[in-house]
Order: sequence, then structure tokens, then C-alpha cells
Amino acid sequence: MNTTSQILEEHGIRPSVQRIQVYDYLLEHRTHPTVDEIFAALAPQIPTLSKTTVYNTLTLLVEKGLVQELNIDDKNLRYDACMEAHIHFQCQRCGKIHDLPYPIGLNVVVPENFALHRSEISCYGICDACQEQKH
Amino acid sequence: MNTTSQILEEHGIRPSVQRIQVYDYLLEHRTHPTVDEIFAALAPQIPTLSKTTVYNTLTLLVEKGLVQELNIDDKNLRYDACMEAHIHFQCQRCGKIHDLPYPIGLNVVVPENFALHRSEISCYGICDACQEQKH
DNA sequence: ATTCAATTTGTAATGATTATAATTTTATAA
DNA sequence: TTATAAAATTATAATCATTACAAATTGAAT
Repeated sequence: MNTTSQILEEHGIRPSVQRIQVYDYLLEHRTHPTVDEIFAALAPQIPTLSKTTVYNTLTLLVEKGLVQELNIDDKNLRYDACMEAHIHFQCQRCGKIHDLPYPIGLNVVVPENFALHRSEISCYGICDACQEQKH
Repeated sequence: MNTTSQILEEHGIRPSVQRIQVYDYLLEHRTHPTVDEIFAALAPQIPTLSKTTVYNTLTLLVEKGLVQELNIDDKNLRYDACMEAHIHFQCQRCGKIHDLPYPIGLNVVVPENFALHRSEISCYGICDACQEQKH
């Protein structure tokens, strides 16, 4: 098994404490957190941590293909360390983002003269937990 | 045939000059414009126009189901008066957003206890025009 | 130990969006 | 038509996520 540090190195990222912790946080919390949430979670453990570093680190992780950036939320960018094919569902009541399986048989195709780098499928509605509380 | 004014009324929107022009602009410009682009285009024709009004109008048009709000661009919200099933492609070089046909046979499904209101498919890559210029 | 590059940090700037309150317009009805 | 209330628009200020920038720190290499 690989340590987080090794995974970073394999992807050409020097494994600083900050980078390890940010990536670890994303690996362990599949909540699609915002920058603020990541910063708030790590700040106690890394007292000198700067929010700029969280931004820089996430940009780097995305560039190196370890993390994906989600545009699903119109307020904040969100980050996801799961790179397997899946789609997202944001609850319009609680705001939480849930993973959903990738639609079977779906193959996003673009015209010949377009080069497709990535695609993102975002769903919006009311999640299971919020449905129950309805009243 | 229906005038823009009539369409607005049918959707419970009082057809003010500002609302007609914003909606008309979206109907005639399938460029998925930002609020700023819409404002800049209409300001000459409506000298007193306020950007707040453009925001308010777009929110209203979205609420009433005449326009959809796109999260595809991480910088700005974008608006689209086309409500037919289709997906979007943003060029990572020029930033333009192109319409693409909805993938055949695709049916986005969510678990039973989730209520799906809408979904959005966003593609990223290099568009046809930018491919050619490559060098 | 010294030097250079990479990384982190703090602060300030930017810019999109929202909040708020005042003003104007529109509809209604006395 | 005039008075009044509601709706819509406007201008301004506030908020807040993100980016820019420069200084400080760390790490690696000679």
C-alpha cells in the first residue's frame, strides 16, 4: 500500500506537510468540501496554515490529476479526490453534495473537431434525508 | 406566433421594458452570456438600466422556468433561454460555450428516495475554432 | 555554511453577487 | 383624475470567494 506522501511524489508533487494534509483530508472526507471547510479543518493542526496555501495546493492537485474541481455549487468551488466515474447531486435544501453512480451506457460524445478533456454531470433536487423531514 | 411580451405574461411575469429586453437578448443571442454581457448590451438602449435589474430579472426568469442558469463557468453564472434538452461545452482556450446535442439514450437516474429537479451536463476541452489556430 | 529555488504566508486587490433603501412606475379605486 | 398602494427599478454599499503580489520561510544542493 502507498502512503499519501508516495502518491504525491508519483504525481510530481513535493510532499510538504500542507499538501499531504490537504490531500489526506480530501481522501478521508468524501463531502466535496469547499476551500473554507478544508482550511477550517486543518488550521488547528497546522497553526500557521494560510488559506492561500489551501488554494495553491488544490490548484496543484487538480493540475496533476489527483483531485477534481466541481462547479456544481454556484457559491463555491468544491473539491473531490475521487477520480472514478461518478456524478453528483446537490440538495437544494441542505446544500450537501452526494455521489451517484455514473449513468450506465453513457458516453459523452462531442463533434469530431472538438477535443474533450473532461465532463461533469450535476444533478439538483432534494436528497433522501431532506425528503423525510419534509414535515 | 407569440410576442416576447405574451410569453412573459403566460408565465406570470409582468412584461416591463427591462424584462422584455433581457429575455429577448437571451432568445436572440445563444452565447450563454454573463450578467455583465447582458448589461453591456442593453445599457445603450435603456440608459437608466441598473445591473441589479438584470440580476433580478434573470432570477425571475429562472424561477418561472423560462431560462436556465448554468454553473459551467467557474467565474460567472451564465444564462440560456434554450430549454430544450442539450448539453454544454466550454472551450478552455477561448472560454466560449457551445451547445451540443443531448447524448442519445441518456436518462439521468437518481435513487428512489431522491427527488431530481434538474440536471446539467458540462464538457470542457478545446473547441473547433481554437483547434485550428493551434499553430 | 551559502546560495538558490520552491513553498508558504499575510495582506491587499479584484470582481461577482447580494442586500438595502430610496425612487420611480404601474395599477387600482375613490 | 387624483390619491394610494404595490410592484419594479435604481443606486449604493456590503459581502465574500478568489486571485495577485511580495515578503518570509523552508528545503535542497553545492
